[in-house]
Amino acid sequence: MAIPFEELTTVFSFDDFVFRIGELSKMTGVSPRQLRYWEQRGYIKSLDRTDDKRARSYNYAAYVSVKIIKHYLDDGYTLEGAVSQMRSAIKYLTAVRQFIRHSVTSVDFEDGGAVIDLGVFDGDQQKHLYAHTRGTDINYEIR
DNA sequence: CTTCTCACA
DNA sequence: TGTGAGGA
Repeated sequence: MAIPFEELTTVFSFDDFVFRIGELSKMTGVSPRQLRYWEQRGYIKSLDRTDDKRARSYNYAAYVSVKIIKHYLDDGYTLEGAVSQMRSAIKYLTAVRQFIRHSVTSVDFEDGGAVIDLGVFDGDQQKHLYAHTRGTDINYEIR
């Protein structure tokens, strides 16, 4: 029995997570001081602060941005260079995430491996492309 | 206890 | 970018 994926796709809604500056700092290894500075420079952004909320909060997107900037920073890039790399990396990640989100329509299991339905393959919409996965190995089949 | 803004021996 | 002050 294949499991339909569409209804469970909300598990990928990482954006529902909210972090405070201290948490984001520990998660990324970037100091709160830097996070505020980067925001001031427009490199990252925190969620809107309503009247009652004086403290900054961040969503998953912000976490990803910070994580990527930090990565390139550790790699020797200048802050500006790291930000530039982050911006382009975000474009790739967005495209990949978008693809994964809509390509997987259902998942089933056969002898220790997962069989993932990647949707309609031919023009007549009669055949589907299936990915058989076992750990790192992936084999495709048109059925 | 955490976060904020501002200033800088 | 770090650090300390003085509040919230």
